[in-house]
Amino acid sequence: MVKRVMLKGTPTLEDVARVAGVSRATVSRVVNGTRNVDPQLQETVRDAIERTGYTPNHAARSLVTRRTGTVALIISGAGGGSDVFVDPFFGRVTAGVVDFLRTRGVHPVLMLADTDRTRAEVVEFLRQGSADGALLVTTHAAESLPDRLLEAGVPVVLYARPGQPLPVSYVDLDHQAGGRLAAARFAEIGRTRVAAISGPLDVLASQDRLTGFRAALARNGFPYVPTVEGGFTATSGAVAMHRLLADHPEVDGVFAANDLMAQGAVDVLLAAGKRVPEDVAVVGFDDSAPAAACRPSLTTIRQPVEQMAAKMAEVLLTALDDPEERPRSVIFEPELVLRASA
Amino acid sequence: MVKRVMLKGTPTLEDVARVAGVSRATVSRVVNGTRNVDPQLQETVRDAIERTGYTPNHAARSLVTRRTGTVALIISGAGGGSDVFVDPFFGRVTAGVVDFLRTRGVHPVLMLADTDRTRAEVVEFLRQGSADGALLVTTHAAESLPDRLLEAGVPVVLYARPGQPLPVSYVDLDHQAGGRLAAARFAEIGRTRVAAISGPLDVLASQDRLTGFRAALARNGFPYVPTVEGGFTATSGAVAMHRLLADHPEVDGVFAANDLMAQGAVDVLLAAGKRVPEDVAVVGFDDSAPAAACRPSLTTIRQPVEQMAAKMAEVLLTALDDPEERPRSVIFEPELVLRASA
DNA sequence: TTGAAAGCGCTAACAG
DNA sequence: CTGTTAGCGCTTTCAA
Repeated sequence: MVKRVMLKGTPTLEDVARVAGVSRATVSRVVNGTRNVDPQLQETVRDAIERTGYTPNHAARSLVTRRTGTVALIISGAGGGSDVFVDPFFGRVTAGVVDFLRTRGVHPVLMLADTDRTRAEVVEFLRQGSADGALLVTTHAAESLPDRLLEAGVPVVLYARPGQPLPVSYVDLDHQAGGRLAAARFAEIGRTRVAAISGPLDVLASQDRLTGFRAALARNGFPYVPTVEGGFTATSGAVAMHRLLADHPEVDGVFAANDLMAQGAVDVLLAAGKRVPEDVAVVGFDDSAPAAACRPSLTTIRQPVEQMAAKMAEVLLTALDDPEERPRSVIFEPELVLRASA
Repeated sequence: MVKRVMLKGTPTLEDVARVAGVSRATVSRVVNGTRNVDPQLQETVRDAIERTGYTPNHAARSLVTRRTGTVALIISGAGGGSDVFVDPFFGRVTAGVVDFLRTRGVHPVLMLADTDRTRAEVVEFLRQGSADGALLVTTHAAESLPDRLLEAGVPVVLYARPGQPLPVSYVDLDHQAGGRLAAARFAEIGRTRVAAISGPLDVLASQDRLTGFRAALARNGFPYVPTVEGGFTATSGAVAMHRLLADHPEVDGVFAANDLMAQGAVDVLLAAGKRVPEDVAVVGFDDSAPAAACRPSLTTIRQPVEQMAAKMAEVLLTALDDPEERPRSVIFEPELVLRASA
């Protein structure tokens, strides 16, 4: 057991230095493992650290190093509000980011940017140096944050390419390829009257998924795909399916731009007395929890969200280490996951 | 349009003061709105701030104020790992916390504490003063963090009461009352051969739900409730249901300790040719997304997670404002939500 | 009401 | 290899 030293407030470098009989600089060196310090002295210092119960003060340290060890994880949800977390997508992004960062000693601070006011707060937060950089998960093509953050000189990496061409790093999925995979699956099982439930069309990913899907069908000789726009929620998927069923009762295949909407669509189909997949095949997108839980389970297009999120974090940390580095883009490939619905 | 002033690095108080022709102290005062400052001067200073594009440096400020404006949101997941986020529970907690904090200008930094190492890091993080306090979401009764945090003098509020009596604030649900509500529902619909799928029994909430459920049944004259322990996942619910069905084929009611397990149980029942709720009624717990999405939709016991999480944040902020305040506990009441499964 | 000055606790040249 | 010495940018007595 070590003898504890008692002092008035929380112990500082100064205190440790005094107890160890060395200078603050030396203590700082052993704490940070920089430079060479006499092994003997190191021992003394470590001992003093333990005896005083010293912990470096984060604010003081980052005042001089200009590093905080945290990054902002900004979620610029569509509808906005904190209910974005009901969408499994954001949970997966968070998981991927946290998982990568935790081993690097970096911590994410969570921010929601859904209004002009909160967006301004986010920019202010970063300008204050409260975080070293930003991970921006935004769906809307018209999002202003990438631009503003860039202008403020904040290192930033996006999930999804920006609406406007911008010299910024991002990770993304080849959404068009995803749409093509869905189309190919319908072709494979001989569906000829397919329809689509798209995501919000101000979301680039939605546009791309639909574009890829349509293009592939066109190539197969089907020029027209009845489409209803949804809002990425199960309810919106159900509503869309109703519309589709009313306007095109002969439909035998439905591509929904995410699993939640696919789930809503399946419900409506079943309720309408259709069998899935026998009468109507359904393909979802994302391969998130509801896809496997849905009955029948969903055939879907897998988006490796966690890996993409981790990559996003990795790219940011790299950029922080080397500010001169040029923007990078990393595009992931989607994958068809076969289950029961198609 | 204001004339912009150009300087070498990021503008500091000093710069603003020089441009405005006042002292740093005065600028600080108008920035923080403290003390009385001549309205005229205020104008001048504000102008200078805008012209310089000044933003207060967060590290410098918190070095002297000893406040960071962030709190740690610590998730001490059962199995551990970042896959805790697949459980809708944690997403809901996060949503509730973020939603409350955002309007108070406080930001949560997300931390996972699943190993000894990460637990130590969490303590270190707080001791460094990287955050003003901690919100700890822990399920395990044996969690050591509350104790260690308390010992380190970190303001902390728990979600769920601590395993050991501790002078610490927490919010919780009356889980036993939840178990009783489930029992009452089975009584109401005349089920006499009910079983339970409990959560992990090292989780207090699991114990309580089961205790309440059993006690209520005992009061109704049913002394024995076949029980299988699950792990809060859909798969574990399915496995448990299999066991229950094998050992007690006559079962006509199942209480699952969360919705995910209830969902797994329903799947198995349906696959076994049972009708739900006609042959076997199922009651879940939590009222999270899968409850409504499940087919048949789940009758469940609602836990107002978002509100509880918000309350937890509120209690912490109050404690931060008044360090002398004594620990508080806030207990929420569960509620029966009637859907199709029971 | 305003300014001068003393730190907050730490790192990083720069000497020695 | 170690100590001395400047600050980092801000808030806050204390005088004026």
